[in-house]
Amino acid sequence: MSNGRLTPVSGIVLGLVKRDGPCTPYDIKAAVERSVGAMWPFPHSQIYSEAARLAREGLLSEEIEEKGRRRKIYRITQSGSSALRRWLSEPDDHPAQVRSLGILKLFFGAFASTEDILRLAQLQEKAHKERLATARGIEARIQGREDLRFQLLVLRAGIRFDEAQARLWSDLKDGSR
Amino acid sequence: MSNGRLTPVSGIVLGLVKRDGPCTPYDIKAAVERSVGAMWPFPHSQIYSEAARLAREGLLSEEIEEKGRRRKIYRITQSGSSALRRWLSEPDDHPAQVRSLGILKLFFGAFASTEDILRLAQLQEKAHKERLATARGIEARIQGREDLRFQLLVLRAGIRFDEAQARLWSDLKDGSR
DNA sequence: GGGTACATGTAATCAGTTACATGATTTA
DNA sequence: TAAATCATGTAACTGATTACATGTACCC
Repeated sequence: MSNGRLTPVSGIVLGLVKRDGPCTPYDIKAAVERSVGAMWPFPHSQIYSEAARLAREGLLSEEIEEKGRRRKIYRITQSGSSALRRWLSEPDDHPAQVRSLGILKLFFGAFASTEDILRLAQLQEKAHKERLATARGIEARIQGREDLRFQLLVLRAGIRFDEAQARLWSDLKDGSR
Repeated sequence: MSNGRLTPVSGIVLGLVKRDGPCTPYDIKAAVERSVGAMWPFPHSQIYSEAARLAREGLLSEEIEEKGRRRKIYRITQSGSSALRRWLSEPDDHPAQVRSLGILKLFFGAFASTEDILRLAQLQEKAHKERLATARGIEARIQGREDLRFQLLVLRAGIRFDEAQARLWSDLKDGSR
């Protein structure tokens, strides 16, 4: 907004442009998918509006390609960098939320049929195992890279989470026999 | 919405009214706090608008107290019950999201100062340990209750999650010495 | 009877989603 | 050159948040 506060999505966009250098919206979209997309997904349309907003506030600079498709290229500005640093330094005492429609529905499992629960468990286990597979692939690629130390930490936390989730749904299936 | 689909918050409100019987908005608010509030928080104002919406669509019935403060009392209707069942039976193949500003900022830790990270770790560890304490209290109260079997499952998943998070932040503090 | 916590709501705003639309590149 | 995929955006809508406002009950 026109005041100084950054939303989580602002932080993500700003942070990724800072990390990756000059970016088109599409580059940002791809970077989101490869990084925080699993924990904080949002539609690509928001990248366009968010980047435009950040540019309006002077946190990103916007350059338009001369030739070809005249895409917009964003760079982080001085004031963008300090806004990012300020955002990162704001303390957060709210614990993490686990947003899962699956778990929400499991909570109300008493009102659902056993078949529905089992199907849910099936799908959820599969989804978490798939995400695990890609995360482990990324882990193999980036481990040891000291410059990506924090990204690796977050990735590994996600891996442990997906393992726990996959186990939860798998146990649920076994338990109902 | 005027079409039939339920948002997560619709499902929560409908499910809790189904579970607890006739409710005022405040009762619902309290029930959310004691149940899914940790994983799917939302402001109390939304309960008023959501319940009104569900009543407009005939999924809840709305009665106004005759005496005293003329509060609204909601009950689930036949069609509310079947909408809930339908919602529960819709398959969900999207894996859970971990929405945490703390982890998000940790991801960009390379652009923050060590002190900021340590303070963040401190606050996050504390927040998760507090939530753990209340969750364990609830666990002690409801374990063994066969009618709350699913709620207990979800609660325990949450406990394991908070343990993992507390450990993550605690390790981070140790690791940086 | 005055303060404090509990309880109930409304209004305005905005972030985020959905749906649509189309241009540019690659590949078969 | 047609199809498919990659890339780029806009418009409309609405769920969700913030901020405000006030009423009621209890307790000191």
